[in-house]
Amino acid sequence: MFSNIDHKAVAALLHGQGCANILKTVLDNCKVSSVSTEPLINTILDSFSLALSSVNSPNRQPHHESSSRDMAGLVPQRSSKKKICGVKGLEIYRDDSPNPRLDDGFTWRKYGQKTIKTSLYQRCYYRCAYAKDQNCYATKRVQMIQDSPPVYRTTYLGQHTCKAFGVHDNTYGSEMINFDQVVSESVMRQLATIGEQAVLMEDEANHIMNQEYDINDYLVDDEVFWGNEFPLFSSEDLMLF
DNA sequence: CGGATTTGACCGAG
DNA sequence: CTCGGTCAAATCCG
Repeated sequence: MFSNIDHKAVAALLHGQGCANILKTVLDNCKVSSVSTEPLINTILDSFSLALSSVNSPNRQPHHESSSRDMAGLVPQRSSKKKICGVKGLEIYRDDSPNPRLDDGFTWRKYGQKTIKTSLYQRCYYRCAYAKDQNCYATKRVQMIQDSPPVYRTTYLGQHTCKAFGVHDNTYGSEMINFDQVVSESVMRQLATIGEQAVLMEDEANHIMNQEYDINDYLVDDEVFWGNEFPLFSSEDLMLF
């Protein structure tokens, strides 16, 4: 059996393999002109980086050794991401993480910060950087809920209507939230792994969605993956380090 | 200098 | 009135 680290490394490698297969399909279909392959390439590279990090440095967060890109979306930082509720078409997700997501696939702009009475720490308010350009009204709130060690709660609100996500492809830990699709988190996360095609071209997305079924053969089950990473916590618990 | 962040003021809900 | 969320001017930073 694999050790915890080996399991992660294998998962990362297999994930990279799956993305490489997608990339191959894209290239075979001559979609290069209309679909950016860069996210896929980056995902593949990140997967290898994660795998190497897992092997070389089992006690460290892999992204600390990432050579080039922000691996926040790739490293296993996920703790509990909950869909809290869905009201009037607005679905709210919460992510309690030891580190706030610096790169969750979207570009955010901070527009406020408040001290919350019920909390010792301030809450930061972010909205999509393309709020005006593309009438994207997605927002998120990040609040530290514990200082030492730091734990942040990120709450996503609203619906991303911009086409900005996927530029920084987020693989395992993807926080890509597609608010108006009723799909499982695992599907959404895998959808994020295939980059921006899913948003840019619906038909293409459907095509790749079908391919994802094949990718599932390669991907390690999400809960198993994260469960191994954080075996002590259920999905309902806060992630405390 | 332009874009991003900070921070006090303002507003609406309860 | 209190509190959370947003606005917008001031400030910071590359």
